[in-house]
Amino acid sequence: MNKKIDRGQATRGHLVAVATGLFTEHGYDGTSIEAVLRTAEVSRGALYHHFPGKDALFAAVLDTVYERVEADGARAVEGLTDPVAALRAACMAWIRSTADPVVRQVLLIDAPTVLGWQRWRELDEQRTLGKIKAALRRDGRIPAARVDLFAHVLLAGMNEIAMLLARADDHRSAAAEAEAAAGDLLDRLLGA
Amino acid sequence: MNKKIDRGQATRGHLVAVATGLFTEHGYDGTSIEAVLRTAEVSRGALYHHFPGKDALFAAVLDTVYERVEADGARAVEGLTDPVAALRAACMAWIRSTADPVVRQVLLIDAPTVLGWQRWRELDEQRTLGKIKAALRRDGRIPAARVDLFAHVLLAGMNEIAMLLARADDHRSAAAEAEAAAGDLLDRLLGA
DNA sequence: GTATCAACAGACCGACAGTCGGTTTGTCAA
DNA sequence: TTGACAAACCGACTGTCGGTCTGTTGATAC
Repeated sequence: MNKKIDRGQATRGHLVAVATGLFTEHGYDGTSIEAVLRTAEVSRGALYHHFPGKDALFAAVLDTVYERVEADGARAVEGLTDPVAALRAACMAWIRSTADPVVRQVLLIDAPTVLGWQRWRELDEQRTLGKIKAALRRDGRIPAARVDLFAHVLLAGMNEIAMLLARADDHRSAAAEAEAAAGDLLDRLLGA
Repeated sequence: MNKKIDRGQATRGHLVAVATGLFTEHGYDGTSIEAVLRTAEVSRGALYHHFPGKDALFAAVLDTVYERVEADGARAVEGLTDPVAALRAACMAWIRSTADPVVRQVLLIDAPTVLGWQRWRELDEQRTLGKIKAALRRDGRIPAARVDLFAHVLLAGMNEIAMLLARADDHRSAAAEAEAAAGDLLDRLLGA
């Protein structure tokens, strides 16, 4: 049971890779299953053997994208002990990671739609929101009862900055401005 | 040319009303044109005579919803001269208006998807973002160069709070908490 | 009366996501 | 070696949906 499993995993991985490209270029709605099948040179049956539906394929793509972003974030935070310093570094890493068009299209634009706001935030809860809340709690400058709400607002604010940055004509200068603004925002929220 | 025009306007209005109900209950994707036609007892030809497509029908629905929300906001701001006081009042009105399921589904959930983030923010720009920016500029506590970005973040933050509130089990207490948090957020952003 | 045109009617079309009965192929026990 | 088994794969087919197209109707203008 090795050649079989390997082949299956290879097909699955190939589909995810191809779908990542198409989803990024044309968006979720603009990418037909047909197009994925043609590009990947895989049959309909094979795709539906590995994924129960189009949204499941998207979820698999999302997973790989999320993991990359998370890894970038983890690297940025490495060695930082102060919760606010870590939070700040993570925010900057997040803003920087939106330079990647995959992150913009898949993570920022399509994910909330395809998954629905609720599931989207649940995913964020597991991945990043939880860490933000922990940092805010450790820091203590936000009243405990308000940590949850402020964490959401902070996340939403960072996403908004990221979206604005993603639309900017001059990415370099916009990125600098975005990072400065994000820092300012954090300072103000935490009452520095 | 009066009976004819009246009849047309009546059909159009009826379609918007029916579509508003269905979009609210089942969302944009979950509402088929078929369903709208059946419920409204209007023919396909009639609908496509008044609207070039499904998204145009949605845009018409969105317009009426937006106008209601805007009217609520205008009423809340009435008589207030201090820009920050007006901003605060408008935020509270906005949070309160999400008690309406139409606002939640059509305005918060579906609109960004159907219109796309860009057009969605352009609409917001005309309707509310412009006013937020004006208020922040008049107040002056946010550096002029950063007003645009902060206005976006403020709007996104309020939307996030609204979404959280919309999902809450106990709406009454959650609303009180949400308004307190929104006030706190404003204070911190403006460095009060 | 008749020409005109907005309003409406509904058969029809192509695209698409998803299904289903079958076929191939690697694995493993006897 | 072989035969049972199951994972992997195949592709014709289906139902639904948004949108189009060729009319028909009835109020209005002349």
